[in-house]
Amino acid sequence: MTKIARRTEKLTEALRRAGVRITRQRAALLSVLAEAEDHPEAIELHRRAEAVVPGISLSTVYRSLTELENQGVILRHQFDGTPARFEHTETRHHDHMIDVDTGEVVEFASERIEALQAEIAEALGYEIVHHRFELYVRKKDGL
Amino acid sequence: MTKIARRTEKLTEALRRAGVRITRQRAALLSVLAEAEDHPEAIELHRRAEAVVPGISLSTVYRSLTELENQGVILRHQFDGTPARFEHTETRHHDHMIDVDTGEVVEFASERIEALQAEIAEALGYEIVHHRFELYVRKKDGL
DNA sequence: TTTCTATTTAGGAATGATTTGCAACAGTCA
DNA sequence: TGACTGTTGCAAATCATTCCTAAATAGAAA
Repeated sequence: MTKIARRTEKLTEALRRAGVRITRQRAALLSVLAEAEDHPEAIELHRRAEAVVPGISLSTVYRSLTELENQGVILRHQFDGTPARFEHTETRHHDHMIDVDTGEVVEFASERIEALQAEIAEALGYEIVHHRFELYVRKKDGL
Repeated sequence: MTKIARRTEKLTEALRRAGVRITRQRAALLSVLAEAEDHPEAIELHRRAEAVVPGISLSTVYRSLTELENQGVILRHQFDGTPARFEHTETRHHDHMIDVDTGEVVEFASERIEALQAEIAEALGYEIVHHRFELYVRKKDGL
């Protein structure tokens, strides 16, 4: 069993456990998301899903993405001035750097950042529900 | 001279120096932005600007906001699932906490966060153009 | 398996924020 | 004071996303 098949299975299982119907179109989306190495937007996911379920509609993709997000199996990222991008949650937590010249998205993780933000919220009497931490960057020198 | 008048003047001066024409509508927007204590969205800014220049159009507000942003005298914040919000740059840098229950925006600053992100970008061979750091939070206990 | 029914889907129309095209208008500088 | 350009107001266009409705279907029960 490949890594992607296993990942798809885990996502599917989580939904089934939550009582969410696994339709052909949702299964397709899950597998497309499971094998995505990038951070695709809805239209691109629709394009990829059509290869599995021809005729799947864009509204279904959007509806399903919202459902999957509510179930916590995917994350929606709203980077500056671009359509939302999605990724499954079968990875450990990370934040993103966006290359402003190329649009390329690089993932990174920092425990110190995580600790620091918890500390900041705490100091002001709040608890963190979620956060967004994005670095808009440019390659040094070369370019 | 009031703090707000001084602030308005500084913003205006920055634009004039950059060769940007100060029209009635831009002047109105600048003063509205200078006296805003909150983080208003475009429609709200339009509403407030109309008190100064009746008949100013919403497109002009949007066009001007884009221009002011390009000139670096205001910042545009795109918080989750809401229209863009704006604030002038006559304050020192800070990030934002958004109360997910009330929508209230709280500002905070952390030098350690700033230092940390520069370090992270550096380590990966990038330089930071700008960043977004938003904590979506909820008041602890009492509510 | 087949039936039954609450969900889900396809497709298109609707929405909301923001941008754009264009003719009338207004800063600015000679 | 022109004249030259940039700017405005208005309406129409765009873009991403959501909503509506009748027709299709997943999955539980028989």
